[in-house]
Formats: sequence, C-alpha cells, structure tokens
Amino acid sequence: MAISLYNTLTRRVEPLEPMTPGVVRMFVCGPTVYDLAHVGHAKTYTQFDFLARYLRARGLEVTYAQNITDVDDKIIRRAAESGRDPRDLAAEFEDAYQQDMAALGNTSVDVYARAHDHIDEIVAQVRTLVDRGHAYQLDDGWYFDLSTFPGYGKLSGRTEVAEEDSVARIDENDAKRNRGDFALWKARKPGEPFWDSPLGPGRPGWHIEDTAITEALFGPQYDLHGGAVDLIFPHHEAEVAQMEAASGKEPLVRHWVHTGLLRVDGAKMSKSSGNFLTVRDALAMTDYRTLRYAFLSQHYRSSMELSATVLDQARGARRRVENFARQVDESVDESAAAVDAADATWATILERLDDDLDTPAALAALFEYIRELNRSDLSPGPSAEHLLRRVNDLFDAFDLDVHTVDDAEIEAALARRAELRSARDFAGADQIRNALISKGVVIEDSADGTRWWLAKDSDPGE
RNA sequence: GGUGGGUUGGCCGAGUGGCGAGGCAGCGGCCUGCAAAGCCGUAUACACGGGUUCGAAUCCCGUACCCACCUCCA
Repeated sequence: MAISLYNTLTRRVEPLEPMTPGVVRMFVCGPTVYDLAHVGHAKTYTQFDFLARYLRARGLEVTYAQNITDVDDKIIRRAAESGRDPRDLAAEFEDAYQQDMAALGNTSVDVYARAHDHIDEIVAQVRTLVDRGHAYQLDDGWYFDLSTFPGYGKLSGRTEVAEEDSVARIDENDAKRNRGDFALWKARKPGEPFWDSPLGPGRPGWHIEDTAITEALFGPQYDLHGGAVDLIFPHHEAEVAQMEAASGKEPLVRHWVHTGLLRVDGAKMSKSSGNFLTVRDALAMTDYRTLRYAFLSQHYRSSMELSATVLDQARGARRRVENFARQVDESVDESAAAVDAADATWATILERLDDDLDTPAALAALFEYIRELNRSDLSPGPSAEHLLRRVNDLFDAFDLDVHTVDDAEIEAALARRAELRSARDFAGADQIRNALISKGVVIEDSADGTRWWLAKDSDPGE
C-alpha cells in the first residue's frame, strides 16, 4: 500500500510520490535561534522526526534537512539588547537547540544548514530573480514583485495581493509595487551585520534562505517540505514564489506537510506572545518519552492542548506498554498463534501509518495486541520483543528495559521475604516489601514466583 | 471582514454511511495472603437545527462556539 499524506498544496490526502522512486528529499523549517526552543517546537520536530523514521522504516532512502535561521531581525534585536554579537548569540542558541532535540530523542535530521553558510547561494538566487525580472530595488533593499508571479497564493489559498482592505504589512515600505511584495535582500543598516554583494551591502530577507539552501542541497525541486501551519503564509507561499520564479520549474515541492500548533490555555504557544514553556522546562517536569507519547498519541495535523492532564494520561498509557514489556521472555518457546498475532499487529500498524500517519490508530493496534496476549495463555516471547522494538524504533516513547541490578542485599531481602511468605508470616513479609519499595524496588508476586525491578526515577512527574 | 481547520462519553483521542477504535480515570467483579500487574463487566459519545438515505459521528445546507493565518512565529 502506498504511503499517503495530506498535501496542503492540493488539500487532499495523496500518495507520497518522490521524484526519484525510493528516495525522499525532505526539508523542514528549523528554528530562528534567538532564544530557547519551546514545547511547540518540540511537538513539530518530534512529529517530523517520526515521519522521517517511518519513511525509513518503509524502506525509503530519506535525506532530511533542516535550516537554522541565524541571520534575522530578532537575533539582531536580542543581541543589541544585551550588547552581544548577534553571531555569538545565534551560535549559543543553536547549540541549545541541538541539545534539546537530542534530549527529546529527535535524531533523524541528516543535515542542518545555516543561513550564514549560504550567503553566496542566497545572493545568487536573488540575482537570478533580478535578472529574470521578478525583483526590484528600493532604498531599503530588493523586493520580490508579486505581479510577475501569477501562481502566488496557490499554497495558502490567499489572493490578497490585490485586496485593498487587507491589513497586510509584509515588509513595510510604502514604495512597494504590490502590497504583498516581500524583501529578498535587506540593505545594510547601521549597527547591523551585513555582507557586501552585487546587490549592495546587506543581509538576506527571511524567506530566501530556505530556497537557497534547498536549491543547493536538492536542486530547484524536491519531494517534501514540512513545518507548522503558521508558516504556510507568508513564509511557504514566498518560498514557492521565489524558487518557481527563479527556476521556471514547478512545483517547488511535491508534498507540503504541516503540523497543528500546540496550545496553552486555549491559545497558541509562541515566543512572541510570551506564553511559552521551554523544552527544558518540560523535560524537568516529565520524561522525554512521556512528551513524545503525548505528541504522537494525537494526529500530527491536530492542534494540541498541553496540560498536566495530558502528560498524566500519556504517562499512564506508556506504563501499560512497559508493564507488558516486562512480561516478555525471549527464551520462551512461542506458539505460531503468538507469532501470527505480532505479525498481524505490525501489518496493521503500518497500514494505519500509511494513511496520513495515523499514529493514534497505530497505537490502538498495539494496545489491542497487548490485551489479546494478556487475556490469552500465549506467552509473550521473541515475536513480542521484536514487535515492541520495531514500534519503539519509530516512537521512542517506551522504556522497554527491565532495570535490575546485582545487589546481594536486595536478593537476601527477597529470599527472606519468600521464607516468611511460605511460613504465612505476611506481616513480616510486608515489612520487607515496604522497606524495598522505599528503596525503589518494585515487586510483583505471581504463580511463577516473585519478579522485581528498580522503579526508574526517570519521570519526575510521577 | 477574508481564508483554512475544528466541536466525539468524566478526560485524552481515532473514525473508510451499516456489529460503540484505543488510552487515562471511575465503579463492580475475578485473580492475589495483601499488593502490583492482568482479565471480565460497566457509558443510551458524536455542538445545535434542518435535509438526503432503508440506515448519518460520517454526505448536504444553515446556525452557534473554538482555534489558526491574513504582522514575527514550529
């Protein structure tokens, strides 16, 4: 079955059809590094991390690139406020971003591309646009001339190039030819970083770095571009205009994929509105797997309200899987029925993910499998282990390891407790159990004997 | 005002017109010395009003409310 994803360009779920079969070139807008990443970033990047993992699990060769916007108005402003060099500030927060992504388990990006490292490509692309008559110069820089690109609006469905009552203020300059014209190259201003170029001294506009970077990496056309929905307009619309005008080829991107926004108290979380929780704040409250579970237990296109309740519920769901994982015994000689159940579950998971990455439905299949095995007398063995590993290679939301340690003291206590239990001295046995619990040892008695493990203190939220 | 998305049981959350996805929590029971884990049972869920249909959470029309974008944003 084909892998299908909702395509913002066509407003339909469509099969993913890369230009080169089997090879996916994927670009996701990265952060502007002027501050710490917040949980909204974590949602988007975790969901695209999942997508990349999934495409790879499906046998596709994925090149996943992300840009780092390290030349930008806000970086300059923030640096000026603290008397710092903008480049140092950007480097500091880029480093923090990388640490945060690693802490979230987002490991699938192949290439991080900085705007700073692509100034030549940016200048070259702007010059191409000038040469082809798509750009003009004003006193504060070069602008894209929307009137030369009839396709403008096809991604976002907007046509306010001509709308008079629009409040659009895209790159304000009264001399612009069209209301929506946007800056390609901003002329040097005192105290700001600049590069000398045939366009005059200046720095890149916001949108141009992405197309310059993707042209350098992938060429003028590629397969999949991602980002959160708030980037559709004007950012992604501008990318389409720039690159298609510069190359004369369309589409720039075959498949546009956008994630829903994270909300806090009913409103979008964003740096500019100040209602944000940083990734670091969140990771201090809960295990990264709980966060991943929360993000992946909802469809990527939905907006999501982050709350303590959501995290509690994610933790509970994780625990159900992890409790099952603890029952798995790889040495068990399993029946064909058990193997079939695991195979069927994996097939169902893939089928559901093929349909616009329906992660909640895929997780439901996993839970159905767990209940099926729990209720039956099938012992979870190697096939269960294999299934859980494969699922977790995608989700990285479950701690599948049983944490134990060789500890003579614990073993001795457990042995003593077993003796007391067989002597029906339950008060004495419970005393030992309580002592062990207080040391973080979790105990489960069953017909097969007593199992124990260390309660991992990995989730401070518990 | 324009455009797009949404409204599912206590909470979260899938859903391809036709047997009530799944998870969390609750309640009752089973199992257990007790726990823990697990199992079974338990909810007249689809914003509202019309319509199409043998049949609508699902399709159509309208209304209300929520969110986003239209300025920087993941």
